[in-house]
Amino acid sequence: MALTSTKLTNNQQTVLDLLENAKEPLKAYKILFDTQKKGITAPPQVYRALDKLIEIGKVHKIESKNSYIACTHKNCNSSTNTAFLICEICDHVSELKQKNLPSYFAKLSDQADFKYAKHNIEIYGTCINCKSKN
Amino acid sequence: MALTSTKLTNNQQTVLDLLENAKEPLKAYKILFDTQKKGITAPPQVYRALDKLIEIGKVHKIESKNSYIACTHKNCNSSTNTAFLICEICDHVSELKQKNLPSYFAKLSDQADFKYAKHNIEIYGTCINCKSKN
DNA sequence: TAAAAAGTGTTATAATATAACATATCAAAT
DNA sequence: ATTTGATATGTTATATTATAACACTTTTTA
Repeated sequence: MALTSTKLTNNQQTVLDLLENAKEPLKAYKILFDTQKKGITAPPQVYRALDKLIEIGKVHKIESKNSYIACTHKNCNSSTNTAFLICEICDHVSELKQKNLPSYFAKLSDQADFKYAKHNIEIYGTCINCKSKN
Repeated sequence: MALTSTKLTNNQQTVLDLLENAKEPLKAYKILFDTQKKGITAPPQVYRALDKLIEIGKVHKIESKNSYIACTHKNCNSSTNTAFLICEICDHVSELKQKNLPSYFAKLSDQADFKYAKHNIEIYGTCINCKSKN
């Protein structure tokens, strides 16, 4: 049950492979469509694989876009401490890895009488590629 | 077109009234059900009202819960700078108003070559009520 | 190697959200 | 005051996102 070194099943690996090769976050039904050749033929297969991958931190959900993205941090294994930079022009998403965010928010939460457990941050703006095109 | 002092229509006011009196964020179809007596009878009426209320900053969407909440800040009129404390036990949501969050994230974004525009932060944990019950 | 846990394939359906269109209301500028 | 353009409405239909339920299989572990 360790978070590390979980061996993936076929469906899980298929979905993860697809996400890791994607330039942008993918929607569940896009994943379904793109993995039919690999034997994934119905929504529950996709959602189950995603659930597991999210649980072990290999995939994150971009809540505001109902989309899924592979974690870019090797062995980060975190599903509880995410921060994304989402380009409003090209939809590219990168992950901000700022080690002290949890303690920052724990402190802010504390000031509001709230016991911090985890966070999800979605930042919108313009990525460097799209910036330079203007 | 000013963000301030926009006069609300009947449907918008009906939806806002409901949200302002709710203890927790409400889902769209809950809003639909609860406003039928007021003449709101189909989903588009709810979503249109929500869209407008969000646009003028009177309502926020809790993305990870597909739920909607009235803004607790008088005349804050912001739909671009939100931070929520979400209780994992009772689902209560409060809004964190930390004036310097935009500049904090603008700075972090900048370090990642990303031009910050706006953000949405969802922090999960335990509210003071649920904390004290344990 | 039996039992428990996790995953699979499948069908059906629930939950969330938008398209499209004809009509109505409102705001403001002539 | 009246046209005009923008915004909102009511309505039907449908698209999109996600889960329930169940019989079965595979993997893990004690």
